[in-house]
Amino acid sequence: MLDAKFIVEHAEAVKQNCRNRGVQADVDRFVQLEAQRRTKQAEWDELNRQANQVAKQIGQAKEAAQRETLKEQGRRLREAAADAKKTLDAIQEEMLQIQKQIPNMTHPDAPVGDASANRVCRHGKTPVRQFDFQPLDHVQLAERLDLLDLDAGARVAGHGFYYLKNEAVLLELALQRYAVEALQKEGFTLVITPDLARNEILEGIGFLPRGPETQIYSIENTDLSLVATAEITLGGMFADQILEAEQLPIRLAGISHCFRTEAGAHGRATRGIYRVHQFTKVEMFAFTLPDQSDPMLEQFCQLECRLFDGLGVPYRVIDTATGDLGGPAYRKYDLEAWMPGRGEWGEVTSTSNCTDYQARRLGIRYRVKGEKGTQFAHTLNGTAIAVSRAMIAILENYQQADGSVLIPEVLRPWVGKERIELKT
RNA sequence: GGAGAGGUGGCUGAGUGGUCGAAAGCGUCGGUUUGCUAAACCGAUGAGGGCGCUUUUAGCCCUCCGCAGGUUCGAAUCCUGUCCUCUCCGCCA
Repeated sequence: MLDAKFIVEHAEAVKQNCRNRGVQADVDRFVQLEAQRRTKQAEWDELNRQANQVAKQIGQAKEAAQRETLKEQGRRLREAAADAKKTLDAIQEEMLQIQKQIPNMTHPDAPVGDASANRVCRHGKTPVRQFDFQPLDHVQLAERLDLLDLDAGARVAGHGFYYLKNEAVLLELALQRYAVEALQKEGFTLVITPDLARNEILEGIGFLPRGPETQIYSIENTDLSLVATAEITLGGMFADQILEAEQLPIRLAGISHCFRTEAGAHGRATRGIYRVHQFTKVEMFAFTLPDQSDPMLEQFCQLECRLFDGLGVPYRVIDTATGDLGGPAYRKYDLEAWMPGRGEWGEVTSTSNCTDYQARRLGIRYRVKGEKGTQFAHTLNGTAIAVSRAMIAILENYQQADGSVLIPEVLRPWVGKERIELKT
C-alpha cells in the first residue's frame, strides 16, 4: 500500500504510474475522499472532546439534578460522535479499497510498457548448449528414468500434482541443500516456515485469498490459507513489530512448500511439472532500511545468478517492464533458464524490491536511536531455488545422447552419484 | 480435545468504573560529577492521526491497555465474541 498522504501529494505521479502499469484505480476519488476524511475526523475529534469534558464535569458535580442534565448532554454528544464515526469509517473503508488497488511506485530505470517491453539485461555464464541429437523434454526424460509419476498425482490429487521418485527425490533434497548452504555462507538466517498463514498476512504481502481469480487455496471454516510462497510467511515474521535500525538489514532464507491454484492457467505451459499446484521453494527475504533496498535487490539478483551459474544452467536476466510488475513490486528481476526440451526460456526465479509497500500493510517498522517516531522498513523477496522448475532446467540441459542425465557437479555430494542412468 | 490462568508502554510489572496514556523498576538518551570507565544524582523517554506554527521551538485536541463489539454521561477496569500465550490432563509423529 502507498501512504495516503503520498498519494494526495503526488496524485499526478501516482496516476501516471497506474497508467504505466496498466492498473485502474480512481486516484481522483481518493484525493477527494481524503479531504472529506479530514473534515469528518476533525468533527469526530471535536465531539469527543466535548463529550469528554462533560464526562469530567459529571464526576465533580455535586447535585443530582445537575448530574442528570449533564448526563443527557453527554448522551447526545456521544450519539452525535457515533454518527460522525460511522461516516468516517465509511469514508475510510472506501479509501482503503482504492488504496489497495494502487500499485507501488516504480523504479525510474524499469522499462515502461507491457510484457513485450521486458528487457534482457544479462546472460549467465553457461552458454546455451547445442545438441547433436533431438533433446527430450523433462516429461519424456522423467518417464524413461522413472523420476516422476504424473498419473498417480492426478489420480490422488488431480491434475497439477505429481509424485517425485528415485533420483528426483534426491535431486529435490540436493537443490534445497545447495541453496540453503550457499545462503547460510552469505549470512542469511535459515528458517523453515509454516505452509499456512492467516489471510491477513497474505493480504499484507499482496495476495488475495478470495475471489474468482485467486491463486490461493484457503482452508474452509478458518481464516487460513496455504501459502503460495514463503515470501508470505517470511514477510509476516515481523508483522506489527518495531525493529531497531541497527538490526537491519535482516536477511532470511526460508524453505516452504508453495501451493497455487493456477486458476485460468489451463492450456498454457501445463505439461509436466512446469506449472503445478505444489512445489518446494527456498526463498530469500530481506528487511532493510530505505537506502539499503536498491543494493539489496542487486545482491539478491546476483545470488540467484551465482546459484544458477553454479548449477551450470544457461539463463538470462529480465528487468521486468512496468506493465508486468505485481502490485507490491517497485522493481523486479526474473531469471529465465533455457529449457531445451520446451525450446524456450522459462522463469526459474524472481526477485522484487517492494520498498515499504508491504511493510505499511503489515506494520513492519523500525526505529532509529535518538530519533522520534518510526519508519516503515523496506522488504525484498527473491527465489533462491524453486525446485520443480530448477529440476526441469537440470534434466533438460544435462540430458545425454544415451538417455541418461548427468547430475550437476555441485549437487553430486548430496545426490550421491554423477549420473541418472536408464533403468534396465 | 478437556480444565484452569493470563494478554498493559522497548522489557518486567501495578492498576476492578471518573482526576489513567497509565505507578514502580529496568533499559535507552541527555546532563552533573569524573584523569578514563563505573557508580551516584538530576532530567527526558510509547504509537497513530488532526489542528496550529511554519525559520525554528513550543502548544492544543482525538484515538490506541491483544482484536472486534456491547453496557455507561464516563471503561485498561464490567459484559459478549474472537485471536494468542502459559500450566495441567488427554491424544499423537
